[in-house]
Amino acid sequence: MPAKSKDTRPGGRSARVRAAVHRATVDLVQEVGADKVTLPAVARRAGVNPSSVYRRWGTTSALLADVAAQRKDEAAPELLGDLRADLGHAAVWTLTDLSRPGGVAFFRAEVAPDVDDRRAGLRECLERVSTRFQAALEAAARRGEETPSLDRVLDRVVAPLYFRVVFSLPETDEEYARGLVAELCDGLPASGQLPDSPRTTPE
Amino acid sequence: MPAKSKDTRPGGRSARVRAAVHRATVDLVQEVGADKVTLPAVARRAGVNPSSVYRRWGTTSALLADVAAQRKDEAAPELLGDLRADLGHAAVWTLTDLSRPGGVAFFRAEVAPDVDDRRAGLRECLERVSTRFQAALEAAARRGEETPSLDRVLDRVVAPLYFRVVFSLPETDEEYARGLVAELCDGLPASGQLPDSPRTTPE
DNA sequence: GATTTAAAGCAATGAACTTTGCTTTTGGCA
DNA sequence: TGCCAAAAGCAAAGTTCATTGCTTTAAATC
Repeated sequence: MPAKSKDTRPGGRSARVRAAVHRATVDLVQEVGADKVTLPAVARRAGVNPSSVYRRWGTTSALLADVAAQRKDEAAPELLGDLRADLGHAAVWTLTDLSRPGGVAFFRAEVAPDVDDRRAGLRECLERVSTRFQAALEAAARRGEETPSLDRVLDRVVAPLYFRVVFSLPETDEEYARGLVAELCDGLPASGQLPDSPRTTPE
Repeated sequence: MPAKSKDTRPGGRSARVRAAVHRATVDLVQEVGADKVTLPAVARRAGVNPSSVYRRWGTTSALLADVAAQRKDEAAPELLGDLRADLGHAAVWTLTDLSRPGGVAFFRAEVAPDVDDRRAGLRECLERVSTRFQAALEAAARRGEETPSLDRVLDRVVAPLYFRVVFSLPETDEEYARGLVAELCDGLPASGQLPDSPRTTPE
């Protein structure tokens, strides 16, 4: 709700151009990598005049951030009423989001747009990720269950996923994501056995 | 030891140029951000002819990776003979490395040099980080102690550090790094209390 | 010291990327 | 329907990046 990007004239051609540019951006990021995406290239691909792109977005970072930001308005997670299941769900969602072609690229784009927006981009991106987990935690808390802090979830679940995707570590899959959650939850009450802890060595 | 960058003519002017370019690179990364560093800019800053820079490094990614790679040949960690202390040492070192100006940028540069070298860059970078921890683990293993796997160290210590630095989460300091190690080690033998687990919420 | 030659400097060139003033289209609204 | 202004298109500059052939400097070796 805060900044609604006061777009006068949201319909018609304007919207078409916006959509075409967004699509072209996603495509190009997948094809050549976010580093090599340029505004003229996007414009060509979208069948739009470069100056239009420059006037609206200005820089590739801004464009990438815009595209990334829009993606967040997608599925709302339905909560199952079981903390472990809900966290697992969020973890898998996060992993999927990061793993898809260009996923990390968009993640990074949100993190590193122009210096001014950098802080804002960081926070927004983190919040996006956090939201899913926060919802699960709050629901559990409302049920009176003992829950880990969000911070703990970030350290124990999100950070490893992010790290493993960035470094393309093998076997970073759904099972692994759920395993991280399980391990976190098992450590909650008192102790608990470590469920067949992670495997894989870097090589 | 593997690739020693077969430099014929490592001394004199050549070395001076190399040093000047490296210094200029570090400076520029800090000042304008790694995204906006260009070879001509580096050359100007270094007082060197652009073509020299192009001929030697070719691309900014290569240059950044080279600068980053050189940084790794610094302190060798002396092992104290105590797993927790050694891992803590490595964790703090990692945190320091990431936290210094441009730290994350250089880290990324190693991870994402030009697409071809990507895989190689990934592995090398990961190995660089891993080495410190691996040494501590192996020393402990030789003493017959029970040790976590390297993989586990990556998930529980390195990943959170990396994540928190990238997102500029507050209170990501030495104490925190040591806390991660402590928590990992405490979970080792059987159970163990969680040492006043992590604090801080994203906001 | 003289020789060799790797690497730096120079300069011209081409190819993007950006920017900008102006014109044209067209969505929003009375 | 007709007005108005926002946004798109067009085109011409202006910048900056990147490449390359040639010349000059100065390490390294004998």
